[in-house]
Amino acid sequence: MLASGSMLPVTDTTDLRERRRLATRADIETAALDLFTRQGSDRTTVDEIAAAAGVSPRTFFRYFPTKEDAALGTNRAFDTAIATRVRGPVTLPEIVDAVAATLGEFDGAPIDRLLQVRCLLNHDDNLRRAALRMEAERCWEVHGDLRTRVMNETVNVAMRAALDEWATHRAAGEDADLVEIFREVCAIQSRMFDGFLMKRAS
Amino acid sequence: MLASGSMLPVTDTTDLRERRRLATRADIETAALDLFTRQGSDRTTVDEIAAAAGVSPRTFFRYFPTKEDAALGTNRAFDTAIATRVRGPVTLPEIVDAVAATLGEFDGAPIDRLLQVRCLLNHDDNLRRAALRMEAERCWEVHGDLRTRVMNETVNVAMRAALDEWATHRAAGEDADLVEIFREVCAIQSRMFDGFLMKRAS
DNA sequence: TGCCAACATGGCAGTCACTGCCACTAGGGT
DNA sequence: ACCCTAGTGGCAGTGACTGCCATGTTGGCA
Repeated sequence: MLASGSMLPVTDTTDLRERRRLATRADIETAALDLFTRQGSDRTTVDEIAAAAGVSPRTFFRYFPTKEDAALGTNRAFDTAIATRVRGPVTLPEIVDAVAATLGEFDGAPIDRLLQVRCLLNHDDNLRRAALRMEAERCWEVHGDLRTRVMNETVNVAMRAALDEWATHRAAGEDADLVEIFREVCAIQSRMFDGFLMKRAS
Repeated sequence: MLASGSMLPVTDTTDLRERRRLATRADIETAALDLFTRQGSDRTTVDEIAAAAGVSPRTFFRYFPTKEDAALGTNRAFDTAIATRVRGPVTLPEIVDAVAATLGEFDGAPIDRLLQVRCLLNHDDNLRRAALRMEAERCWEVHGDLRTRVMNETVNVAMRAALDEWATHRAAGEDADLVEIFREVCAIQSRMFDGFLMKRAS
């Protein structure tokens, strides 16, 4: 056979084995998402997901630490994508831009899947808990100073609320722009603090 | 024996059976807190807690839905106490006052236990996840409009950060005032939004 | 005082998430 | 043709949590 790697066109950037791994991973994710959508995550067992994906239950756990994680890949990818764009201390408008840019690079199939996941999250309590846990763990890992942490989590609240609102509207068939909604949510937060600092100066 | 109830002085406001229930509940909570502090929540089994509290494992689950919940009673009580003081739309300074008032009524043994729990939370990842879950569920139950929800969760972020900071300082032997810290955290949030609304008007 | 109903608990068996271990197979490099 | 390793499956085990039933305990009431 041909030596893979350097001379082949960069179709998928990975060697054969890795491509298989990614494929199985995707299979499991799809199966989980499908089953969760139909029966809810708490009515679905790992054995079912594994069977639907054509792997053994043991293998399932080699790809995902918990059954909930199997459905949250896209969600995690989105968070990560935003996080990598927001490094160090930044202003709120910069974050809004980062969200917009990230949304742009997710356009197409990924955005559909993200929508699907977020819709699921709005109805599936168990899954929502898991998503919250992932989010919290990410925040906890950062371990910066108080200011960094508070800013991080405050933005997270806005992002989560915006995603939920966005998913709700889209699920109802309406049109909705995530960036616009995110801006609105930030505005709500902003109004909370109107005059809060002034008061102490006077 | 005497007929309990109407003619007795209102020592504890409850009948005998309820008092026993509360006692067992307290026993379990104490046992859980103790074991978690010493070995961490993930190294502690329900059977251990139950044995330490002098009840059967089956009974344990009649009092608490998960083993983590057993240690979070005080934490929950504190949140509930604040929440009952903050009804309907309120301003941030009013919330600060509510926190101060709640802290006042927790003075003494309850505040020590709250401190113990929050210190635990800073080191025990598993327990922290559970606390986050409880918090999230409370938010999710409210189900108000977007604005209510965002405000709720934004304040929650501040409260949680303040509690962690407070616990960290107190654990290090330093003195720290929760209300003061909470105010600082709000100030951090406030500064995030400085000029955010202005920009769009100009 | 004695009986009954409701409550509180314990024990048991079962489900399910998740893990460690070992054995097997299939690719890929030499 | 040979090994070597990554990927997989199976199996047994732990531990959280639940439903069911049997037992003891308590409070009310005749």
